[in-house]
Amino acid sequence: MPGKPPASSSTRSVERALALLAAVCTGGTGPLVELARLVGLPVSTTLRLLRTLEQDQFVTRAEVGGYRPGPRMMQLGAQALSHEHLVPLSRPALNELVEATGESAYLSVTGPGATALYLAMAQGTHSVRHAGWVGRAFPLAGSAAGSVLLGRTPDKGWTSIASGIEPDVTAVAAPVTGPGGVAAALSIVGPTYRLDESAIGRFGPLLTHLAAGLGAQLGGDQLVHCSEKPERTEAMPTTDPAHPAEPRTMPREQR
Amino acid sequence: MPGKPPASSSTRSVERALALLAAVCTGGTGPLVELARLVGLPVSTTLRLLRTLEQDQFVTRAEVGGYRPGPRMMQLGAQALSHEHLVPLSRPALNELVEATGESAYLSVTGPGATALYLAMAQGTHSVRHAGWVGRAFPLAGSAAGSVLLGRTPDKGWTSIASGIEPDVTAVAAPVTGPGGVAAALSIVGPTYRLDESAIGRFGPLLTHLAAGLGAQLGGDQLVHCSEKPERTEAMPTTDPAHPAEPRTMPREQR
DNA sequence: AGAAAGTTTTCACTTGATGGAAACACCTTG
DNA sequence: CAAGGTGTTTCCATCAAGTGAAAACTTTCT
Repeated sequence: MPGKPPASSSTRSVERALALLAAVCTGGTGPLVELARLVGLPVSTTLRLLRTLEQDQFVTRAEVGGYRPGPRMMQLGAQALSHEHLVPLSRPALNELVEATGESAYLSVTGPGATALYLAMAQGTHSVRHAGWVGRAFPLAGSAAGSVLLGRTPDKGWTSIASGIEPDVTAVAAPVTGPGGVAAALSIVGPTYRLDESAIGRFGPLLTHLAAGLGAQLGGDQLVHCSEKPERTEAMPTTDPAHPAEPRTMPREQR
Repeated sequence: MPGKPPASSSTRSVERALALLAAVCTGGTGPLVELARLVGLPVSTTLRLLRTLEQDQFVTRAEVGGYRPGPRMMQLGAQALSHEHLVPLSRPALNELVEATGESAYLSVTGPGATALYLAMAQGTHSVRHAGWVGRAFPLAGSAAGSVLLGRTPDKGWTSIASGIEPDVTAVAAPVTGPGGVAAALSIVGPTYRLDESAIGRFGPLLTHLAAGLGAQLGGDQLVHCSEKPERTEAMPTTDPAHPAEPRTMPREQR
């Protein structure tokens, strides 16, 4: 996480607009006055800023329900995520974790502020399972994934936290180590009554193994030389727009 | 697409910042002067605006490579996409299309301006296949998906365009009709030498059938009453943060 | 070492952003 | 139906926030 830029070299109106954008995208959808209250701005200022966001389609406004995220946000968000090529790479590991453990599996990276962020997930197979979602932020402190993202992984290669941030939930996590250090965390999360010491002891090494496999694909493990990038899966963004895949003998046109 | 807000009720500095954000997210990653040239702003202005974006982690700046999308963009983008619950719903249909046709399959919605946007996709199984990606925008005009999104679906329920926007590529599309009309387009795209009249004639009705199934799940077909929402798949955003899924007997805490 | 290119800072200037208040529109209740 | 409450939009005097040219600084390349 690079140092913060100096606070004085900022632009207030942009800050305010970004705060509004964040509010709309994180569930604060609704009428104008509600958003103004949420963000703490005068209504006329809020309207003007939301108008600007709407003009460029970062938000849209419906007669019923008010403001919500616009197509531009989806486009740019998807393209930003596509820069994180870890997402498709993690798909097989996430699926395997669910198959082996039955619990919900997550790929997390460091998020805004002191948070971590789910970038990809696979739902557990049990009726009673942990329900997170892609894009969700959670505290680095006190979470298993947060711990490994902060570089606090014990020598055994994985860590677990029982009833940490929330009661009755246990998480097991292992770091995905890239060339620059810990790039992401691979974790499973489930109810504590299922993820007891015995289960944790079994799943921990599996997590470490799969995380290491992911890290190896990032070029993180110099002892294992990857001769070629693996084939992209069909999950989330398949091609990095900044570095499109080979045209595969045909022009890159779409319908 | 609602009417544009009045141009005079906008905020220039916000517009500029959003243009920079879009430039960074759509591949315009690089050093400061390059972004300034790209967007057509003075360097010092560009620096200040990018500093603001960086402060709130919409972009990050590396010593090598310059600016790129930040974690905030990924979080909000993912959450904005999660509002589009069509994405997970479309997963089975996309997979079935690939299985039946071997071609790349896409779910598209209306995007910014006169564009459409890939919201989800499944890659074709052939070595020579169409290569699009989630988040990619393409013109409504001249594309099969664009046609059906614009409401121009023939009575047969599907449409196709051969060598339209690009040579040697053919697309077949059918509309996903929701309560408010055409909500999305389901399409397959592949090389014209494979998608000839015969193949198109076979795949068109399949597309219409699957698109109708999707539309029915949106409550679009009032003749088919859905008694319950289908189970969410494990693809992209599984839970709408604004309307989280039932806690499934456990607190919604994450690691 | 010098030139070129990228980055950051400075500050006089002005205009763009602001927000309170009024006007307008819609909904609910007695 | 009228009054009250709430949400939305417009207006405009004000000033401070945003600007951008230029200088200073740093890094890279030949």
